[in-house]
Amino acid sequence: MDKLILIDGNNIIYRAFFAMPPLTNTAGQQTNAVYGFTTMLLRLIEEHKPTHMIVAFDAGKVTFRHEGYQEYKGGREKTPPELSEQFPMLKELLQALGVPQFEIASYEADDIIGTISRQADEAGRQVMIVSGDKDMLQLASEHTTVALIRKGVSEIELYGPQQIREKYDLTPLQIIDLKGLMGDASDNIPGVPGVGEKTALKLLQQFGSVEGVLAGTDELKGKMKEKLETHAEDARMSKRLATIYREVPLEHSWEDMTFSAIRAETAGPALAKLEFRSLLERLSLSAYTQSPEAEAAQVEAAELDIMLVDEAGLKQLLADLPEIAAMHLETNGDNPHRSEVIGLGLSSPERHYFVPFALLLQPAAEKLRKWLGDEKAPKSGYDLHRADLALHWQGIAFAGAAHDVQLAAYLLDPTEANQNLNDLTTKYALPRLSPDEDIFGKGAKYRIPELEVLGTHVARKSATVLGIAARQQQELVETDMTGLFKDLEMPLSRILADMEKQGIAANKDDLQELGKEFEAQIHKLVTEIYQICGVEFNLNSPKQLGEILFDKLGLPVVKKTKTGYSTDAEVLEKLAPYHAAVRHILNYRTIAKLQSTYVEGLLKEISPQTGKVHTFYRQTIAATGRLSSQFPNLQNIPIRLEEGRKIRKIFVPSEPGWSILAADYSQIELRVLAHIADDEGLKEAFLNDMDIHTKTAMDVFGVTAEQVDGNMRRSAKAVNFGIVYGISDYGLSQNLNIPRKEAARFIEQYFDVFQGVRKYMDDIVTEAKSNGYVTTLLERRRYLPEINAKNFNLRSFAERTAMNTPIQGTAADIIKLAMVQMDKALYERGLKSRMLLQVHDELVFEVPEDELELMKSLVPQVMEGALKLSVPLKAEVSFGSNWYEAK
DNA sequence: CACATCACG
DNA sequence: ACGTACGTGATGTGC
Repeated sequence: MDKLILIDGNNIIYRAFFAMPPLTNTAGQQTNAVYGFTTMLLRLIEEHKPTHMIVAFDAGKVTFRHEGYQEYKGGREKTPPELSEQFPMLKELLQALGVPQFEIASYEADDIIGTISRQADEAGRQVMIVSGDKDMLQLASEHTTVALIRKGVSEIELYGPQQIREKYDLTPLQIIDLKGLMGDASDNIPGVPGVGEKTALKLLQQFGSVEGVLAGTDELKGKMKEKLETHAEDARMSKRLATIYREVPLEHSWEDMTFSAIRAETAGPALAKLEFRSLLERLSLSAYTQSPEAEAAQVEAAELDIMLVDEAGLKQLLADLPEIAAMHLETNGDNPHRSEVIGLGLSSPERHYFVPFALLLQPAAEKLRKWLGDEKAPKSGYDLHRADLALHWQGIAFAGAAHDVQLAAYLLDPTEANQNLNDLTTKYALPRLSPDEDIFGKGAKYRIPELEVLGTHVARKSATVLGIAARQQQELVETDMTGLFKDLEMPLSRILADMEKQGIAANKDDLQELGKEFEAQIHKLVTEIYQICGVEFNLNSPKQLGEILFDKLGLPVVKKTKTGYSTDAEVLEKLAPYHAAVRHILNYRTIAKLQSTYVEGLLKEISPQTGKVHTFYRQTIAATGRLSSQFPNLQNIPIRLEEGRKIRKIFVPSEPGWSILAADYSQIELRVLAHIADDEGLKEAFLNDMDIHTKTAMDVFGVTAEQVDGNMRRSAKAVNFGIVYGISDYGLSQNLNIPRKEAARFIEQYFDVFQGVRKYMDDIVTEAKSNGYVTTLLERRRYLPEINAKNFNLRSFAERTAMNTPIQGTAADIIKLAMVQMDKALYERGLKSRMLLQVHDELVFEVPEDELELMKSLVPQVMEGALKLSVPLKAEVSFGSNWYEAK
C-alpha cells in the first residue's frame, strides 16, 4: 500500500533550530537545525516506511495572502542568519538523501501540502502530514493523518478526525473557525480581541462556525457581543487567512514524489560533509566518515573528465575548441589592471581542460590565443570583463563574451550580487566548489597550489559556468530581462573594458605640485589648531578630537555616534561660533581629505607604463543599476568646492592638441520622474525647458517667477531632491534645517501641485508590496523583501527605496544606453575620439582637434536620443584642455 | 575588520 | 510612537 508523507519544511527547520543546541561543524557553520530536521526525518522513514515523500518550502516572502492583508506574518523576528545559512545545507542534504522538495513561487509550504493532500485524498491514498503547526489539523481526513511535532522535534502526536474530535470536539474544518476567532500572534492574524481558545471553543460548540457566531450575536450579551460585532470583519479576514489554500497550480505527478530508499553513495558524503557522525552510524554509513582534508579531496574527485593540458596535450584541446562554450580565467588580486594570470579553465559539455598561463604564452598556444580574441567564438564565463583586462595587460586580446554568469546573476537579483561561483552552485544545485581560500590560502598565506589541485579547481569553475548559464537564460526570459542582458549589459561590459584599458592621462608633476600646496596649508592649520587648543593630538582621530572639543574645551555635544561624540562637518559647523579652533579644524578636514585621498591616492594609481589612471568599473554592485568605480574611484573627484575642483586640472588628453569633452544630462532623474509619474505640471516644465527648481518654487509657494528668491529656490531644490529619494518630512527637515511640521507642509503643498507624482509614489509602493519588487523602464528589477515588514524602520526604508529605485535605475539605464549607442557611433563614423569616463549622468571623452566640432553636437544628440520619453532629455556639453576646464 | 568621515551623482 | 533622506568608494583610527 502506497504511503505519502508531506513535510512542512520551513516549520520543521524553525522548530529544530530553536530546539537544538548550537551544533557547529569544523568549518564553524552552525548545523543544528539541519541535524534536528534530519533526525526527525530518519525517524519518520524508519517508523512509517513511506513510498512517497516530499518536503515543501515557502517560496518568496510575499504570498497571495499579503494581497488582502499586508500585515500577514508581520511582526515576526527576522530569520537569524545562523538559521538562514542552514536552508541551503538542508536542501542540498535532502537532495542527497533522495527526498523530493517542492517550492512554488508566492505560495507557502502549507498551501502546497494542502493541495497535494486534497489530490491524494480524492485518489484515496494514505497521507501523513508532518508539521508543528496546529493549523494543519484542518487537513485531517479519513485517509489523512496529521503528525504534530512537539517538544522541539522529539515527539510526534498523530491526529485523525477522531483524535481532533476527542481533543477539541471539533471537525477538522472547524479548526479554521477556531483560528478565525482566536487569531494567531505568530502570523499576525488578529482574530477577535479577548477571545482565546476557551471562548472560541465555547462559541463554536454553540454556533458551529465564524459565520454562525457572527450571525448569532443577538443571542449573546455584554462585552462579548460588542467585541464580536465590532470585530466581525477581523474575524472573517482571520478565517480567510487561516484557510489553507488547496488549489495551488502544481505540475508535479505522483511519480515526482517517489521516495525509494536512502542511497549510500550520495547520502554518505553529504552527511559526512556536515559531520553528522552519529547519523552516519545509524545508517551504517560510517565508511563515509572523513577528515576535512579527505573531504576536500572527495570534492575534487567528482567524475568530471578534466585534462591538465601540457604542450603535448594542446593538440587535443585545439581539436576540441569548437565545442568549448565556457571558460574561467583564474587571476589573483582585486585590481584586474594589476592581476597576474594563473591559468585558464575551459569547458565543453563533454570535457574540461586546464591550461597553465605559462603554456598559454607559448608559441604552440597561438590558436588558443586566437580563439580567446575571436568575437565569433562565443564564451560564457564568470566576470569576463575582469578576464578581458587581465589578459589585455599580458598582451592577449579577448573578445566574444556571450554570457557572463556574474552579470546575469546581478540582473536576476542585484542586491544578492557578487554571488561568487560557489554561492551560485547552491542556487542551482550544482556540485559545490572548494572555496578559493582552501585552495590558495588567504592574505599573506596566498600561494598557488600544485598543478593537479589548481587545474582541477579551475576546470571545475568553467564546468560550473557551463551548468549555470543555460539556467540563467531561462530565468532571464521569465523575468523579461533578456533584452536588458543581451542588448545592454553584455555589450556595455566590453565597452567598459575598452574605456578602462584606454585610461585617462594624468599629469603627475602638477599633482605633486598641488600636493605641496596642500602640505603647506595643512602644516599651517595644524600648528594653529594645536596652539589654540593648547595641546597636540591626532587631528585625524575623531575620538581624540571629540575629547578635546567636548571634555577639555567644554563645547556643547550636538550629536553622538554609537561609539562616542560625533565630530562630523554638520556638528563642527554648529560649533564654529563657539570656538576659534573649529573653523580651522573644518578647513583642515577639507585639505587633509584632498591630500590623502586625491593627491596621494591618485599618485599611487598613475600607471608607470602608460602615465594614465585606469579605473575599474563594477557593473554588478549598485542595487539600482548604476556603475561603481574602483582603484581609483573616478566617480567622486571633487567639484563642489574650488580647492578640490583643482584636482580636475590634472586629468588631461593623452595626445597633444586634443581636448577633454564632457557632457552631462540635465536633471535626468526629475525628467525620468516626469515621464514615469506622467505628471502634467512636471512634464510641462520640462517641455518648456524651465528651470525646474524655480518652477517648483513658483508652484509650491504660489508666486511668479520674479517673486522666487534665493531661499525659496533652495527650499524647492531640496524638496525635489527629497522627492527623488523617496520623501519624508523628517529627511527634508534635516536637510533644510527647519521644523518637521514645516517640512511636512512643503511636501503637502508639493503633492497638491504635482498630483501625478503623488499618485506615482502611492502606486509604486502598492506595486512593490504586491509584487515584492520594483522595475525600471528597461525592466531592471530590484526585490524589496522588507516592504511588508512590521518594523517601521525596515518598512519605511523599503518604501523609499521603492520610490527611488525606478527613478535612479531608469536614469542608469538611459546613460548605459547612451554609452552603447555612442560606442557604435564612434565606430561607425571611424572617429578617433574616445569615451573615457562615466560619472552617473556625465560622459567624458578625449577628442582630437578636427573632431571637436562634430563631437560637440554628436555627443549630446546621442545622449538625448538614447531613450524616447514623454519629456525631452537634455545633455549639456563643454570642453577644455583638461577636465577642470570642461565645465 | 568595524567605524567615522567625506568625496561624488 | 516609530526615527531616515537614494546610490557609491577611499581613507585613517583603533579594537
